[in-house]
Amino acid sequence: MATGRTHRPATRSRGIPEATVARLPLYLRALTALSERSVPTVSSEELAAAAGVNSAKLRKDFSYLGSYGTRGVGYDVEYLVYQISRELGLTQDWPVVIVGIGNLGAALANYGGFASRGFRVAALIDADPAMAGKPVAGIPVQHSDDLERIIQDNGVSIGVIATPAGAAQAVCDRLVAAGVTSILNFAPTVLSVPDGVDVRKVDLSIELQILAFHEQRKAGEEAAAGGAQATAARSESADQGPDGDVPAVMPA
Amino acid sequence: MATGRTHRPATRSRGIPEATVARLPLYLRALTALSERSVPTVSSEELAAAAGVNSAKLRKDFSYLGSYGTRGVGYDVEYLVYQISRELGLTQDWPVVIVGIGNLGAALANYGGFASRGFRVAALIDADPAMAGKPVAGIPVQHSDDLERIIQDNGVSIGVIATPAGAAQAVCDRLVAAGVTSILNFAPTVLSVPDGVDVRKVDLSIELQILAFHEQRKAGEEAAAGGAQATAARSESADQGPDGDVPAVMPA
DNA sequence: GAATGTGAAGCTTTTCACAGCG
DNA sequence: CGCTGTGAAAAGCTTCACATTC
Repeated sequence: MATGRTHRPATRSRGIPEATVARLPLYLRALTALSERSVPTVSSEELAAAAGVNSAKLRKDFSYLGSYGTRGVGYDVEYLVYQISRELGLTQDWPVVIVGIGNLGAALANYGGFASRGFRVAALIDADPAMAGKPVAGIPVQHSDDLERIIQDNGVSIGVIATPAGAAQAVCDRLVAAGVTSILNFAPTVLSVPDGVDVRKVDLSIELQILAFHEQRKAGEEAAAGGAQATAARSESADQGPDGDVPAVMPA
Repeated sequence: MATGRTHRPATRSRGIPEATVARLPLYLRALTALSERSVPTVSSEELAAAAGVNSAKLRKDFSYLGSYGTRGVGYDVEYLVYQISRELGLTQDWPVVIVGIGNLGAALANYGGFASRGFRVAALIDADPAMAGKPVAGIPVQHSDDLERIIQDNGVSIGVIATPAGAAQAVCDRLVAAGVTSILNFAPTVLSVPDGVDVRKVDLSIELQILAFHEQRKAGEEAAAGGAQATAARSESADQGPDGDVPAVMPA
């Protein structure tokens, strides 16, 4: 049974709609790529295409940040990179701990995109004493007995849970008690956290099930369409993960 | 430049709203747990708590599937498990290929939740000849030269991309050309696909950036609240990251 | 009495379309 | 003249609250 159930006021955060926040990282990635190619400015149309959204949405999103574009010209790439980074809080350093160094935990530790954008793997933690001291991605794994101390010593406020489902809630409780206020959960479980703590989950099997749903529908339609030539007229479309709904957060 | 841009009619699928589809796997997981404990029936209130949503939403969601509950009593667990499984298309077998057997690909191959719910890892594919033949999670890795043949021989319609970002679009194109119509993308890139192909993305760094945004906001509020005792009255709240949009990760 | 199923209300998000600025 | 910024309309999702059914 769950404890502190977590509802969600669902409101926008500091004026920026949650849906917009969820897209800022996407824009940032596209802008970073342009920046690396030394492209000086970009139009909403071009940037939207690169990020996989439509241009009206992008302009509306940017309008929540301020008026950073120039009419008739577009947006200054470097300037936007900076503004979005700042808005997302990426101009500061975020020490992160990863708990559960199995296959997935190791993959995460090795993930390059981690270090690149303000995030730093401050520690790897596992419950298996045999893992202790073994380096993964160049970082020695520490035993979970020391979890609280590690969190405090490193001033960690973001924790990643990559343990088996059965251990996730207990790990979560300890992380929260030690001061972590944001959790990225890879374990297939619903976590209970007190108010003030954010949880986001990444769940492979849920994603697959959603794909299966649509896949099944396609098959059904084909059959209904009468066997042959059903394919030509089809215009299903797809976009990168529907997104849309969002996460949590907000103050009273 | 993107090619076949992918918009998305965004409409509900066969009468069931997208947001509801995204929650069905959550309900299914909670129901499966109840089923294993031989609980015969459950109320919307209880099930909602277990799934981390509110009960009105859950009832509305179920209403799209039909009237499967009994007033005054609740829902029959076994029956609901079956109905949701069927709706999601999990009563059939879905052969899946994983392309890119690095850290992450291996983690995915070993992921148990995979096999459990109708999904079967039909093949592991990697571009590195040195990997060929090596078993991962008991399945021998095959070279990507054979990708098309593997897809066709196994009747695969769902592909998982766990390659580095640079290789993702090319892999995606080959998968689609070979007949795959649903793709789960872990590479941090926007994929272009023709209409009729679904893409969902899972992106670690995007999730972290969203957490950082909220984390930063909390810090700002605390300061604004005047240093001390700001914590007590706070009622932040959080719920399990809503899924919805998503995005990418990658191996070395 | 208890709990579902659902119209209707309220929000949020997306899209449209165009005025306004460089 | 091109492209941003944004009111206003449309679509979608969530929550309310209660009639309905067992």
